[in-house]
Parts: sequence; C-alpha cells; structure tokens
Amino acid sequence: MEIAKSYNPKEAEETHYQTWEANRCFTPEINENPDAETFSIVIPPPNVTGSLHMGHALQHTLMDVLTRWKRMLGYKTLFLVGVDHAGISTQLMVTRQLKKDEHKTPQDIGREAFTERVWAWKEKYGDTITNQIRREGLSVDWSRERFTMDESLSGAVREVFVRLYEEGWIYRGKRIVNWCPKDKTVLSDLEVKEETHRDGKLFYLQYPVKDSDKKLTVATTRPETMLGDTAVAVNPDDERYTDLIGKTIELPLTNREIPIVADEYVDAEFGTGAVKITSAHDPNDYEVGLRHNLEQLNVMNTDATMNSDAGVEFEGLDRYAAREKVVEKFEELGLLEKIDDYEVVLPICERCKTVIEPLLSEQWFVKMNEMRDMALDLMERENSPHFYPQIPHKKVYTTWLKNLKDWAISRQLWWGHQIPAWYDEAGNVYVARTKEEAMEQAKTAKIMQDADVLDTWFSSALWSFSTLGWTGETTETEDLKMFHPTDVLITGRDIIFLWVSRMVMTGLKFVGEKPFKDVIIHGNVLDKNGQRMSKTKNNGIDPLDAFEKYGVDATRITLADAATGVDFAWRDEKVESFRNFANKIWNATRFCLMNSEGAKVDYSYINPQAEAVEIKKSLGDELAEFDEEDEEFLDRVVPAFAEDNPKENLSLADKWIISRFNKTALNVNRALGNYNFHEAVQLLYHFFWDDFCDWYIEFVKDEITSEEANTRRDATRSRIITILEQALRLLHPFMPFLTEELWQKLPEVSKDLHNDAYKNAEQTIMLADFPRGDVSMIDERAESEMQAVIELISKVRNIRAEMNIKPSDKPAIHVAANADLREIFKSNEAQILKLARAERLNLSETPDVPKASAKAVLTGGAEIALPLEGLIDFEKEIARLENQVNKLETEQQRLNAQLSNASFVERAPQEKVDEIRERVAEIETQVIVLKQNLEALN
RNA sequence: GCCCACUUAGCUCAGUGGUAGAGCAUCCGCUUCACACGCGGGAGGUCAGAAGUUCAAGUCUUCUAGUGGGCACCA
Repeated sequence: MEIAKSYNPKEAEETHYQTWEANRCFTPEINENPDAETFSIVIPPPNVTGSLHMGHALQHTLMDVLTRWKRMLGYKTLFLVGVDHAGISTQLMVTRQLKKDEHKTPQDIGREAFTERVWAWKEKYGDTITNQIRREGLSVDWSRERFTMDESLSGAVREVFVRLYEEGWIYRGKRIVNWCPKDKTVLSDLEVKEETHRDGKLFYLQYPVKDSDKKLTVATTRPETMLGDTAVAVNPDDERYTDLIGKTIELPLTNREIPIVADEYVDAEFGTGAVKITSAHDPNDYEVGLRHNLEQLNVMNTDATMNSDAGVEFEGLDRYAAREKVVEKFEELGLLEKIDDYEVVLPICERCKTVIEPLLSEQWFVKMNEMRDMALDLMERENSPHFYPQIPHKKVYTTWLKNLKDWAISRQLWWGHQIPAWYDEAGNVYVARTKEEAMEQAKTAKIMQDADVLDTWFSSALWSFSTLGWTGETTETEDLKMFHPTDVLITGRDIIFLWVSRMVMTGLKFVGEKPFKDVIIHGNVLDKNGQRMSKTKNNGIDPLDAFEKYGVDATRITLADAATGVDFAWRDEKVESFRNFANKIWNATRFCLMNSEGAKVDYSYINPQAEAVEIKKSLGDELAEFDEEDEEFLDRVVPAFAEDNPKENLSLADKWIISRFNKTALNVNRALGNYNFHEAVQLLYHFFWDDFCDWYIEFVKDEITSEEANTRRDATRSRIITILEQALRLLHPFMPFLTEELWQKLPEVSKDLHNDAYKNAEQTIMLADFPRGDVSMIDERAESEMQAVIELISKVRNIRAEMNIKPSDKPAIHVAANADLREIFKSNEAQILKLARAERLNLSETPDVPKASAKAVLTGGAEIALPLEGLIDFEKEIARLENQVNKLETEQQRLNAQLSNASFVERAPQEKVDEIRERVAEIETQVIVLKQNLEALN
C-alpha cells in the first residue's frame, strides 16, 4: 500500500466529515439499542454574527471529546448545536450594511422591512460559524440544529414571559438603568464593564445658598449633570452643614431652586461632604430622590445629548461638550472652586465601549429572588450543578446568586423576541401569548405591541429545554424525556452569571429539574505573553490559522492537553509538538502497513471477552446457552478456535504491550470520567510514543519485517496491527480525522469490529467500541520483566553514549545475574543485541570480565559490563561510576536519616517503612557493586 | 474596600501528604532500511519567602511579597 511519508491533515479533514455527516453518524438514532444509556450536551450557542475564536475551539474540543467517547462506549449520544440571534451585534451589522448599500437607516425602511433584512442577512452569512464548527470536526447532530429565533424557541420565550408576568415575577417599572447612547438601548448590569481613567478630573462647584452669602461646594466628575440636579445632600451628622439642612440652593445656570437635604447615604469624609443629587441620572441619587420626594428631572436625550430641560444654552450639546461649557460658565461666574486630578472608573458598554449613561427609564424587569432561591436551594441540597473545578466556581456562583438584583430584560432593538405585551389607548398593559388574547383582555382591537425586544440572554436562558422541543404548550417531547437534564455543560467563566445561572433558574422553574448535572468551566486561552486575547490588542490567535498550519487534530489535542481549568498561554511550539505526535502516529501506522501482508486485526489477542463474542457469533445457535462471563468456557473453547492459539505464543513484549494498553485504556476512561482531559492526553501520548513506538515496535521490528512468510511472522503482524487499531480508537475522540484516515487503511478492519449499538451504520472508527481496558489483562509480572530488559538496554546505551562508542562498534555485553533474569535476557537476546547495538550477550552467574570494561549495575544488583579494550577512557569511566555512587549515596543518606528517626518507624504506615528499607537495601547492593568496579579500575 | 486564584526546570505547564514530572528550548552523539515533524544519551529544581501542623509538606494552616481575576464603591 502506498502511503505518504508524512501526515497531510487536509485530505483527511476534507473527506471524513462529509461522510460522517452524510451517514448521520451524529444523530442519536444511529444507536438502535432502545436500552442504551443516553448522553447529551448542548453547545453554548455562538453568536450568529460570530466567527470561531480560540475560546470556542477549546470548549468545542472538550465537548466533542466527551461526546465521541460516550458515543463509542455505546451511549445514545446527542451533541446539540445551534446559534444565538445576538440581538445587538446583529442589528448593528445589518444597520451598517443598510447604510453602506442604500444610505438608509432602519427607521427609513421601518421595522418589518428591517427585520426581513436581518433574516436575509442570516440566510446569507449566518452559517459562517456553523461551517467552522464542521471544520473543527464536531460530532453535532445537524438534524436538531437550533436557532434562538426559531418559531419553536420563540414560542418558549413568549410562554416563559407570560407565565412569569402572570405570577408577578416580571414587571414593568421606571428605574435608573445602564443606557448605551451609541447602541441606544438599555443593558443589564452584566453587560457593563469598567474602564479606569487615570486622567479623570474631580470638579468642585460652588452652589449659592439662598438668602445667604454662603456657598456650598459639591464635588463631581460629571459637571454637566448639575443641570439636572434636584437637591444637594449632606450627612445628617455632619456638623459643618447642620445649619444648612432645609435651606435652599439657587442652582447656577438654571432658574431652579433645589433643597438641601440630609441623608445617611452621604459620606462626610469624601470630597466636600456635600453631594449634588441628580435623581434621574444616577442610581444612588435616584434612591435619595425617592426618600426625599424629589423631582426626577431628565436632562438628556437617548443619544447622550442634552435636552430642552437642560436649558436653551445647552440643548442639543453632546454630554462632553455640555461638560466643558458648564465648567466654563462656572468659571465665568467665579463659582468654580478647583479641579483636581482624579482617577475615575467609568462604566462602559461591553460591546461598543461607549461610556454608559445611567438613565431613568421605563423598562421590563424580572424579579429574581424566588428563582434565585430555587437555584441556591439546589446547590445546598445536592451540590448541583457540580462545577469542575469546584474551586473557585462554586463559591463565585453562589455568592453572585445571593446578591442577585432584578434583571432588566427589555432592549430597544428591533431584532429579537418582541415583548408579548400590548397597550390600549389609555396605556393599560396586557401581557398575552398572542395579539388575539391581548385583544380579548383589552376588549378592544386598538392595541399596540410593546416596541422592545427581550435581552438575547433571556432566550439563551431556556436553551437546555427550548432546544429539545419545550414550548410551554408542548412540555413533554421524546427528546426532553431522553436528553434532559443534559449531562454536562462546558463553558467559560465569563458567562457563569449571564448564562449558566439563568439556565439553572429557568430549568428549575419551567421544567422542574436542573438543566445539566455538571458544569465544566475551562480556562482562558491567553496569548504567548500571558495576556488575554482581545480585538483591541489584536493579539488573538485565529484557530483557523492553527488548523491550517498544524491540522485540526493537532490543535484539538493541544487544547485538550491544556484544559486543566486554569488559564494557559498559547504556544506554537506546543501545537508543533502535537503535530509531530500526529505525524508519529501516521508513521507508526505507515510502518505497520508496510509490513501487514498476512496480518489482520484480531481483537482476540487483547480482549478475550470480545473474542468469545466473535466465537459465539460464528457458532450461532449451537451455543445459545453460552455465558460470556464463563471463564472456564473461554479457556476450553477459545484455543480451539484461535488458529495460532495466541495466548500461548505471546512474547514478553506482547504481554507487556497488552498490559500497558489495558492500563492506559482503563486510566484514559477514568480520566475522562473525571473530566481530566490533560491526564487523558498525557496517558495517550506516553503510551503511543514511548511504549508502542519506542519499545514495542522496535522489539518486534525484525520479526515483522521478515521477508519470509510464516505463521509466526503473521501472528506478530496481526498483534501489532491490533494494538495499533485499539490505540487509534483510544485516540479518536481527540484526533478524529487522523484516526479515521488511518483506521480505514487497516486490513480487514471493517469486519466484525463494530459496536453492536450501531450495527447498521457505515464502518467508521467513530462508531467502533471504545476500549474500556480490562484489569485481567494487566500483567504486572510481564511489566516488571520487560522493565528489566529495558533497563539493561538503557544502561548499555548510556555507557555507549558517555564513552563515545561509535554506532558501528558492537561490543559484547557481559551480564552477571540470577537465573530468572538470565532466562528473561536470554529469551530476548536478539532484541537486546539489536537495540543496544551489541554483538554478543554473555550471561553468567558471577562477573567475569576483562579489566578494561565499562560497568553498570541493574535493579536487584545484576551487573553489566562492556569490554572496551582500547576504547575505554579510565578517568572518564571512574568519573562516571563515582557520579553514580554519589547520587545513590545521597539518596541513601536521606533515607537512612528517615529510618533512624524513631517516630517515623513507629508512626508511619508499615508498608511505607518497608518500602524505604527495601529501597535502602537496593541502593546498598548497587553501591557495593559500583565500588567494587571502581576498585578494580584503580 | 471585600473575596478568590496563582507563584514548581530557561519557557509553557502537570503534580493524588511518602524518591520532583512533561513538552519545548539547551548540550552530546547519530542521514540505524516508519518517522530529522526523527533516533539514542545527558545536563538543568532551596517547588515565591517565612513560620506552623505532621514521623513526613510542592501538597494542609497562618502570615508576607508579587501576579491575575471577581464583587462592591466610585459625589
């Protein structure tokens, strides 16, 4: 078979995904077993306007690893995909396009036409992200793809809104909200970020007191808001101002008079101890205003220009222009006391970075306390959802819930779920599922729907169940029964509040159960300098570039390897090393395939259970009463049917690699079960590269490359290709394309190697049984025997390298060892000679070597010597041996100190003490041998 | 201001109270018939600092320093 010299990811990536998707390998129905356990996971819906970034690539990889793993284990598996309508960003994008193409604003064409444009935009460009998801190789069920604006999901949104309203958990009210003057919409607290400005100013303004020559100085960072001042507040206990309480201020630049009030809110220590109160432009001032029954004077328009209430001089000015003008005027009036430099922290719009203007406005809110209590109760009762890692996310989540305030859900946009509330001409509100219902309530057809739409996160909050068919009307679907609650949610910590917590709350409230069992919070991918990736810094690494450069599989396994829950810096070198790993897998397979004539994948070598199943199949009815667990049966029947009686003929290396494989499989399953992706990757990397390639392949190389066809060679070929086949399965969840590509090339791989759950499916590794690992196949004896052989070879190699022996020089190896070891070495003589590049293996009971030898000692005290007549540098050899003695003696001293500590021997577990005693004995043995060797040299 | 996390080899990071680990980089030697994206062999650590608990601390406790994050305040 022709196979390229190195792995080219492109080809594999282009073909296999299409095949998988076309064969519906991703739909849960491919699993025909009605009793199969289920596994489900929903994707955090990316923005429809979005494109893939490293954070997606990371979380998508982890989700797909779990999904593919569970699917191969035979679970009925749903990985649900979909996108979010992303209210603000989408609206902005379409608005921009409208302006560019037609020089029109949304208002010019009207709401209906605009919404149509957005849908058209979505049709045209909305699949960018979904195609990138295909590129990543995600095994998501496209037949269940969802969009938050789908009719069914929209129905769920309306239903939830109406029910919450009817229960009094949604209300409409006038509050100070976070207003983005650029996007011209309200934002929830979570969509507001902070920005520190060191060059800020604190302005000290003097307000004349009426009927007095006194002036009261207030400090402010936003002088323009003084145009909307409705009071000045001081602390009631502040003796400086006691006499002013109840007096009146003649507010400069306006014709208004405002009271001086006393309020505990004021901190006498800060600034001047007197606070200007702008009830309509600051949340704290608003509260003060309510307490003192102050007027609510809004002096700004929604674009943050001043309105007519700010006075004719200021009307129409932008807030910053107004600020300058106010300051100028105060200076002219001699009322500007001073301007201090001051570090200000400004609230900014997370999306457009515009400074938020707190604004008094009428909006819809969700009262969160009751749903919040449900979520807290769930956490208290059953530690659910279970966060991975627990620390710090559990605490952050519960603390946030405890301090939760009402959620502003209305948005002044046209793209989204329009609020199902209608107003009659008198302004009475009717909340209903449809306009017809609202008209019934209003007893008139003259009603108008609320113009606002809901926060995009409102629909996302329902994602776990709205995607499975819940509409309120329909509350029980097959999918809900089968897949809700989902098993695990994987997301970043920045949306624990925005999304995770809200899904928990709505899930409990509307489905009556938690939406997911576990929540994995992954770390952020930082740039190579440890900085967060951001558009402004332009330090983002595009996953598509990584796919291009290193391949999807290498990128995936790099991300999985880095997924320990903490942030990590992206390193190209890291991906490179996993690209090398992919190439290593490719070449190992290439080598096996070059020597595969006469070989076939045969599960029986490593899994007697499966072998028994195969035999059972071939015998059909004859063995209807056959019991897979019946070991006696296996012993009796298996050899009779296995042509080469594999278990009898296994070499040490075979037993060893089978043992290593099963250990690896067991540990990989355990690691994935604990969501420990890093550990799983490390296990696989080590097994494949070190155990399989560096030792096993090298051990059997001569045998399988033999030109001469014989049953022994072919049996070995079959064994190696079987181990390889199994290893590819273990790797598949991480590296789906490479493993599929190679798996398809293996001889007879498609025959009888299928997962029973998918019996009518196309042959693909993604539907093959995932190796679970079998404890009974772990052979500790084989492992330690092989270890001895490895140690022997390594020590010889070490001597060769340290003594600068040329590769072409082939010394003899003298080994003095006990009978057991000699037996082991003898039966692996050919491999030892080859891998140690030696000519002859001389085994004896006691050392018998020429003086000019380089020596080493093995675990257990066996000695090895390489006669190096004429090659040996005595000084170098002495230094080498002394170095080894020193190392051992340092350790010996430390251990002896421990053993001479009476309380250690007394209080430490006996096995620990024994362990150390054994180690000391081992060191002593080795030191004696090394010292004898040293003496011989001196 | 309150809370949290992190600090381990040159770099990026694992690490479960019991001998300190990986990848990359580095050094030495190899065009050995799967792979130079490779093979073989090395060197490299006061586990941020201090104190404590323990027979035993990278790991548990407290304090200190540095870095990062969250929340609150921000007149």
